[in-house]
Amino acid sequence: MATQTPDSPVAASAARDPERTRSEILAVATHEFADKGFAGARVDEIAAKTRTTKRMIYYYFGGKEGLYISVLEQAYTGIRALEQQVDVEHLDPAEAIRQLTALTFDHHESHPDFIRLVSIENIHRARHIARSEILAGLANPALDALTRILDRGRAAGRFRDDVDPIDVHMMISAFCVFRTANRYTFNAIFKRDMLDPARRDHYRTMIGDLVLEYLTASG
Amino acid sequence: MATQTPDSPVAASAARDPERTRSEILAVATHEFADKGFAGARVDEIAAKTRTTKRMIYYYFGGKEGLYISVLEQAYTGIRALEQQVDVEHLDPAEAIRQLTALTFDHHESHPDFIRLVSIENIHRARHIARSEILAGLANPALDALTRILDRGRAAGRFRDDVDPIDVHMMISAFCVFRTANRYTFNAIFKRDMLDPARRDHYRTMIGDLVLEYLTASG
DNA sequence: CAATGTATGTACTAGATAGTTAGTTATACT
DNA sequence: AGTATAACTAACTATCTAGTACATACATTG
Repeated sequence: MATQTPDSPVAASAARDPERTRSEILAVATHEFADKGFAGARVDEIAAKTRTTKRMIYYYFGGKEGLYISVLEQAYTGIRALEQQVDVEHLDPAEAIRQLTALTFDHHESHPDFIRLVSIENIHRARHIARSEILAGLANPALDALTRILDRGRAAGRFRDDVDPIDVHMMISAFCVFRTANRYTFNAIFKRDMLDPARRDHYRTMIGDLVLEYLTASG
Repeated sequence: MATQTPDSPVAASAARDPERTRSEILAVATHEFADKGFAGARVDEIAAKTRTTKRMIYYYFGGKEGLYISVLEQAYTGIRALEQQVDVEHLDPAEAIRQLTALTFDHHESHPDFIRLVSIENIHRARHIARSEILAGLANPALDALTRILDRGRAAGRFRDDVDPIDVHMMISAFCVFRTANRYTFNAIFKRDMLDPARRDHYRTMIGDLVLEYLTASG
């Protein structure tokens, strides 16, 4: 009785839910590609981990590469939506930099799959990102925020004036990405887990100090 | 006449040169793995690009994974040999930091294959490095040099004293690795090639400033 | 120079893998 | 109710790929 009421309005549930099918494939694929890379991931395995079949991957995404590109698109846009929430406009410039840095730090730490996808896409020389219309012109809200903060800091004579927003963003990213992306080889060689919770605050402060000392130096 | 003199002492040349066969396979494999990752690289293609056959890969390296591990071992030990050449002992500590930073910068820039192999190995969670006896206890000479420099700088009251050599090494690596490893996605999104020769000096100075400002700050 | 092990090449195979064919079932619309 | 279409399934296939069996040439050494 409780099985399949055809007219039940919400509980079309299990069968026939294109939205769910699509998003479930994407979610599983995100994890699989992040875990094993594009060549290492297996279409059959992705399908097996969903409640649908391989055919649906081809139905919705065209193929392995189409699926991978969709994964990248979703990951990047999801991240950007999160970054939109930066609200550091009315803070003291130095404090704003500190918060933006901490935000990037937290963000990268809590999205290892995204960091891994970025690494993987760099191995592919960003070939797929280039092919995606969505990702081609994807601005970075964190960069906009940063630009305004730097302008204010410079106007107030607090920051050095030979500073470029993209460069500052690069410094912050470099540190935060390295900590997550190179965790394993770094630990293998230096016997130090950069993601050890005991060292989290230390590194979180460190990257803030690093950037601020540079910005407030004479230049 | 010039073909195959069996007693010619050096020119056993083309045929029968195990040393050359082995090293040629390694060289080609290094490039292929760095280019396409472990799963993406093809044993047949590696073999085709050497003057020998696939059979020799299995003869000398046991299999694809054995070959990959050998590639990592060779790459890491080659790099370490280069790092040994750091001679910054008798310099002013600040100047020594600058030189060490520049050395890392130059090094990473001129060894993209190595950087790619490191990225790839991180995707594999350093599984293969862990399995290699050679790489397990591979110290980092750059780190030793750094430790002594920091000690001297601290003793002279020039560097902050809450500083840890591994952390400083991490800062330097983060920047230099990021610049090479994330070149493609960074360029795709920010339209800036971090390896543009026109910006090389700028970044080379920047990482030196960054580290030194941090080290000489109050702490 | 015989013999023994090292080095090398050719041809093959079993299994994996991306992608497809040919359909069936549910749902929305008229 | 009838029908068009979107969503879905199961089974199949061509090809690729890591790895191997087998045969053989070369070199070293007693």
